Amino acid sequence: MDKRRRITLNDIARACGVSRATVSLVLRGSPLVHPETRRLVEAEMQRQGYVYNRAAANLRQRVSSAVALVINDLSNPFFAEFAAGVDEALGAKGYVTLLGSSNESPARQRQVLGSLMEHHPAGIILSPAESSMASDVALAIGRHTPLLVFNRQLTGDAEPGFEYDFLGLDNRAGTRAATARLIALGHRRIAFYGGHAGSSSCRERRIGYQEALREAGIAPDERWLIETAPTRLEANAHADALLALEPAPTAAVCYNDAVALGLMLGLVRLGRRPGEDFAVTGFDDIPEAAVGIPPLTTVSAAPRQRGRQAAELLLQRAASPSIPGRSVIVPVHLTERDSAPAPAS
Amino acid sequence: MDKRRRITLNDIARACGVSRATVSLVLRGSPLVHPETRRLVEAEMQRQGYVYNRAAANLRQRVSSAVALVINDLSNPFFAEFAAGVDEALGAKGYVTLLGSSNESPARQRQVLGSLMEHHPAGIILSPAESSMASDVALAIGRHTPLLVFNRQLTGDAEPGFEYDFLGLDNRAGTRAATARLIALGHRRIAFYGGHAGSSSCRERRIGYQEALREAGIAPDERWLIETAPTRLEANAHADALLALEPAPTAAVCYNDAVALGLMLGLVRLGRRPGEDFAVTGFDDIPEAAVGIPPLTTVSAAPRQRGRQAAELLLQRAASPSIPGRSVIVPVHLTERDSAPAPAS
DNA sequence: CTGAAAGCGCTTACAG
DNA sequence: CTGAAAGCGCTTACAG
Repeated sequence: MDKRRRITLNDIARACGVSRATVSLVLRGSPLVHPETRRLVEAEMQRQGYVYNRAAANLRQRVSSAVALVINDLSNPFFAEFAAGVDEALGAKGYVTLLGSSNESPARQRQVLGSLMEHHPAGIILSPAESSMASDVALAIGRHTPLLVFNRQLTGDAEPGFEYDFLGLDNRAGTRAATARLIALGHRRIAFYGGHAGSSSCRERRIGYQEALREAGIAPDERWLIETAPTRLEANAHADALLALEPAPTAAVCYNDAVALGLMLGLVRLGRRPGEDFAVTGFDDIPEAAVGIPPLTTVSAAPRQRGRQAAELLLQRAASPSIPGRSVIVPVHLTERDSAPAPAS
Repeated sequence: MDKRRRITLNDIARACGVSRATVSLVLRGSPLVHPETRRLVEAEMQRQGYVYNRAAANLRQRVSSAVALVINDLSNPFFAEFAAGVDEALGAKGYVTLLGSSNESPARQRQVLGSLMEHHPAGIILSPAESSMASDVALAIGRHTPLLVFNRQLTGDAEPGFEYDFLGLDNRAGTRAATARLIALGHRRIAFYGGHAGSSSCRERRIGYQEALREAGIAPDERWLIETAPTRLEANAHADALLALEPAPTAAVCYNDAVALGLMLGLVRLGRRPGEDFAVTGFDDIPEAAVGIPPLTTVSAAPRQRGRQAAELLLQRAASPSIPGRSVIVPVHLTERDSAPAPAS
């Protein structure tokens, strides 16, 4: 750190010939202090380049002005947008964001949570790594820090008394709408491509897909469920598994946009033309979905707005910790673009 | 906040019948304390669920364990990856990341910096909003907090005494290599597409491009310089300006990958086939460059590694503030994929 | 409207 | 090896 002593309240008080308490009142805009005194003090702070030490104030007041945000995968634009939304809303409310990224590793996530807890945040927003255990999270953050979990449910049960809010997307309705639309276009053999069946969001999205099939009188075929890690790279690599089916599907409902974009590239690599002779839908509506080639038909989840919403929910809970754990499921809607045409005659 | 009193060092000390000082020594693994006492204290901390209050410790020690990271555009994967790299490296060194995002607004940036300064970070990593003034930044953070600026130079001069480190890419060499490659493939009419001429990175990239043209005996045409905001959306919208030129260029060196991906979509919209009858190159090598359609020939900058590097540089300076402002320019290299073929005969 | 004193949860010399 | 006291930079009653 820098050697020079920092300017403190004391310096200002001494220079102005008033007490620390008076300067403190000026700082927080109290009406108690005489306008003339206020002007004097403010000028002196300006002159000396005083900068408030919020950590010291928070210590005394026993409050926190920080919220921890732990993200599983910042390189996925869906989560990057979410993070931007969280930070925006927290900043507007005077909170600062403590960032942590787990890179989808539950071990790293535990470590990151532990380190963030030492800063006694007012709350935690967690977009969990795949297959994070509720009991691990409970252990890391204890039962007194408000927690909001985003997007994926924690697996397993924590001890009773560990409560948290949940903000998720209506996964089932989303894939159901996408699948129904494909059926309406004339598709009959529709795969569900990508994601890990273990994750709550993947499970829910598969259910919506199967519901739409059954509703149309189509028997879901087990082999139409193809697992891949939820990344572009993995989705690209497994495209051949989809085309190897006999008879091959004519359409794929994908776990998310990253998977859909990867699959489309894989299809091109294998000589197919997604958007012309094969239909693909995504989930999330990340910014590049609209400007892909072809533009992606997908389920829109507005990640930046979700981030703002997550921040609101968390701060509400921090303000009244007595409310029991809530679960907010956000409606989503299908955005049609060009990647999902009718089946090639 | 929660009503219940937090467990403190005092509680542990009292429960164990030792002094606070002893518990403090246990906490920091001092060899001075008797092994038996240590075991006792540790067991008690476990039992009561004690969590260290790093803010209080930092206050007493007059140090900071936080570094502020201010990002201009988290929805650009280049910067999201950079942020992930910074957080990773800082976490490994025991620092926590204070996140702020400016959304490319200098006003918002000033506000965010001011709020982060109140947390007295050990240093600041700033990826500046477009056309941020050095004097504004100097005003917001003062002259005693180590600063590392990433990617873009600050415009204008600050008062003397305001020093900072700079980490940037070798922009000139990057676009020069891309342009030279296009020329080698047989292109003669090559545009420079996208970016704002006011930004230092755009200026440098244009220079590299013009150098390569001149070296090949091609006179750069003013009209080949087309400005757009550095986003997918804007790049897409202005594609017609490129094709309207007479005679039309056969290739475009783009300001960055976001612009290149947007331009390619715009070209498709206008009936062209990038990668077949038009050559496009990017800059950054964001993850989706490799899996675009066609895969993008681009200049690789390895943003996540740059993030780790930025964290290292900043912590070095924080450790020895006496070193004068350094400027580290990272070499980049051309990654050839399919988006830049030879000109259509 | 302003000041003197105590305290937030830690660490740091200084004794012993 | 352990304890008593002072202090980091603030805020909070309590007097006046």
